Amino acid sequence: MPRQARNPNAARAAPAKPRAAGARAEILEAAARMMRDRGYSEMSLRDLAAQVGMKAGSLYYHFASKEELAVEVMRLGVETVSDAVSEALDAAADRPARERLETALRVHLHTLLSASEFSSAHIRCYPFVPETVRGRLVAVRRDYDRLWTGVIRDMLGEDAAAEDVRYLRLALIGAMNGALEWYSPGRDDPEAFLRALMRLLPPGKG
Amino acid sequence: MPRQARNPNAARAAPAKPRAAGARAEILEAAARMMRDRGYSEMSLRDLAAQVGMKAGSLYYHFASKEELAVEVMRLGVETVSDAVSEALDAAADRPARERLETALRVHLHTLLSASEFSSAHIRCYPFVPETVRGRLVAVRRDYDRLWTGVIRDMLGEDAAAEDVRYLRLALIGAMNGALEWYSPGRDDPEAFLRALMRLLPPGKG
DNA sequence: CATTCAACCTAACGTTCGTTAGAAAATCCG
DNA sequence: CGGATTTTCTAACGAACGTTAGGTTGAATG
Repeated sequence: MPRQARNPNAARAAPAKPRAAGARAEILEAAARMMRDRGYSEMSLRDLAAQVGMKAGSLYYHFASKEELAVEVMRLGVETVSDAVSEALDAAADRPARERLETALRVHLHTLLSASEFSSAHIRCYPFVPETVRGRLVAVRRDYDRLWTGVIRDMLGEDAAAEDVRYLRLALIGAMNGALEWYSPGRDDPEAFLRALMRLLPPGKG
Repeated sequence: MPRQARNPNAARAAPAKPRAAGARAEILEAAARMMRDRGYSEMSLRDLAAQVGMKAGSLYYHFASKEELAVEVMRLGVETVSDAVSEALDAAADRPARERLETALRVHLHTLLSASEFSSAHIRCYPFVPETVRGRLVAVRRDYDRLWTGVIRDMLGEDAAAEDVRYLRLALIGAMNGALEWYSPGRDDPEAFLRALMRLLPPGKG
């Protein structure tokens, strides 16, 4: 069997590490899909290497260890959804708080269900990944949480109890992330789920 | 090193399988804790056996395989929370629908967070357990879903769209199960989380 | 006391895993 | 083209895994 074709349209402007970036990105993508579908410890480096046309040992030219690879995948997952939500919130900066929250929910859900296998891999694998991996993700995760705390506090009003803001955030994020376990592209409509979710929320103060 | 002491106060009334039931229950409990804390594939049968004072091979006297053991643990998990919620709903059969839903939420949450390591193991491990294991749990899981569908339909009214009932159920269950990932016994108060959740729900029709 | 049988142990089998060292191939540069 | 550098492969290491076959123990039974 011949080797798998390399992705021909990759960034060529990097003089420092010329060609490794393409293979590295390809490995990360395959790893994200595998982590999302099978889980972290069920992802074999031999299988992963085969999916990108390599042998297991060759992965170690691009990553120091399996844990390092997982950290990179999951960090990309948080940053992807965080950037998407942040950008959408900036674009809706002058809208009412309730509408901004709906936007955040929509972007978060769409990123998890359709846009980014990194984000879904992060959500599904985080609970059972080695603690050394989780430890290196607390910072990005905290930043993302702060994003939500802001939107929700805006909607509940400045005098809302911190406990209420926190529990509403956890309830909403939990409801969204849970969709990863039941969502079926043919059967389900994310927009309908979002409407059902929005119907629960109070009118808002902004 | 001497063997670990057996649990002396176990049911003695079973003449068919005299003494294996005690050890079997002990194995199931330790397995549930291990699955909840580390995950299915991170649960080593050697470690599990050591926790109940056995060697790995001895487990095969009580269970045919690791998958069979996991099925038993998770099935107990569904049945535990299902029985608890069902019983609570029966006891509140004459209460308004919204109050009955609150009761169901409270019992479900308490079972996951405090009462049953089988239930929490089921929720945390189900996504990444082998498909042969998941297949043997669909029946009990469907029964439990029907319980929730009933309560939520009662609250939304008989003419509520099935899609709305379904998505509200999935949102609520997702929010509750997500608590397994953030709940910290000292920091968090399940009742406060429940109040924040109930504040979202409509007044109800019953 | 002899026998039976439940319950556990010992010891290993074959497989797969993450990881590594060094050789080989591919690519780039002058 | 030739040498240097980047990238991949080969081959193996040691460890851990689920599982199994057959032996050992101790208590109950007739």
